[in-house]
Amino acid sequence: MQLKRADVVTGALSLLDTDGLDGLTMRKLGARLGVQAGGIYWHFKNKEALLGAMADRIVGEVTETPLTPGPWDTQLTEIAHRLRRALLAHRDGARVVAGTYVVEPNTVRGGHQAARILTDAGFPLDRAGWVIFAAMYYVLGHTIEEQAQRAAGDWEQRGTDLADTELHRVMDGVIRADPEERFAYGLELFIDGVRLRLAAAQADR
Amino acid sequence: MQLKRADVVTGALSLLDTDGLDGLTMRKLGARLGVQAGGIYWHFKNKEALLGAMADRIVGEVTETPLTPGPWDTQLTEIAHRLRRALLAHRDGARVVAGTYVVEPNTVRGGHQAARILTDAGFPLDRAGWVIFAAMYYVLGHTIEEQAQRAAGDWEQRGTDLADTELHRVMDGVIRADPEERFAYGLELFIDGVRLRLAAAQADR
DNA sequence: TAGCTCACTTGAACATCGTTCAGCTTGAAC
DNA sequence: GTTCAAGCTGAACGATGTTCAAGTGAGCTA
Repeated sequence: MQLKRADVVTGALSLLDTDGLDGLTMRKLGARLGVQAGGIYWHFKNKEALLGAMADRIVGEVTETPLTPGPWDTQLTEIAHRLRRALLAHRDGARVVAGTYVVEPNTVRGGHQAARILTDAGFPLDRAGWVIFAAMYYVLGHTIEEQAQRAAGDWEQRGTDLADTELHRVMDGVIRADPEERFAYGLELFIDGVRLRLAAAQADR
Repeated sequence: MQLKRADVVTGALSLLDTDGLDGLTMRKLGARLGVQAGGIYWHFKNKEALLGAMADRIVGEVTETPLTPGPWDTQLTEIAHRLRRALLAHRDGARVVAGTYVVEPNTVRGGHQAARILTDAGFPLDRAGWVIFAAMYYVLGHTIEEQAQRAAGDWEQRGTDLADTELHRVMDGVIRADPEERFAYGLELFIDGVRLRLAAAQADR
């Protein structure tokens, strides 16, 4: 049984989960697939292309199951949470997706679907795209850092010399908070802003 | 004249500007500094530590000149714009900073300064940190993509098969827009959300 | 069944990368 | 003028992404 393009992506994601993005080498991937490293290049032009396909697979999870009908704000919130979960589903998933960004089919499709929710709610078409991309930046940034819990350890060992200062309390409040709650909070800030603009736009006509 | 730690950072940033993050190798940096590659390891434990120092230097630009006094929202907006400009000031600057994230002294200092603006305005301390980090994610995400104009080219060559569709108009509106205007728009959405929360918090007492 | 074709894989090589380290140099302190 | 450590050399090591001529083997055709 020979390898198919999709099999390579599946194997790469499995290797990503066990070894992380830095441990994802062509030789190790080849070994997992029962193939020499060079053989992968028949399926993908280079590693970047493979990472792009992996990113697309990860993001594809978001648009897989249809959204439950409802008002635009809960739908948008749901999409954002789905994206976060999809990124968290694989080790270093956020970094993989952020490294390639846009243009992969599933990213474009998801972005379009999200933009449509806004335009259906009466949001102007051109600004809808801006909103969606801005939200995507937030989700990616938040999840990248969420997956680099390394920061927490770094902070611990520095916290000693300024314990009980205001700075220390602020940083602690960020690092020790429940990531999901923190994520939801920032997202709501954003959506509140959108709601304001939407109300203003509807008042204009 | 021997090298100082700061000289290495300066040389590395200069090499970053000409060759980009992928072209930033220890050997090339050594050549620019008139030193063998191995010599750099006397000043920095490894490349990651050097990148951390570079990130700190880049971010340091933000807190260099004091903020003009004024209401919290214009001050926060100013900080965000300063951060974006600081990241844009060096090629791949956003990627460098995003790769190390937090904990560098200047990042912590800047984050604290920004949080202070919020608490002075009456925002609760613990949520202030959340807001600042959320905003930072947005700025970093936006600027990373801004510096990867590659996306624009990729989109061009794919746009042909779906010209004049709604999807195409949305993506075009994002990619062809003035980056600064788009950045300011997303930032305002966010700050509007903060304003709402602040008003609610003040109504509570 | 024999042969052919082409999708797929091998195996070895190449350039380049980050990193290490024993030893050399050099500037300043005594 | 000696000492000594900070700063650097030069060569090596292992690992990485990538290339490519040569091999392999299913599955179609005659």
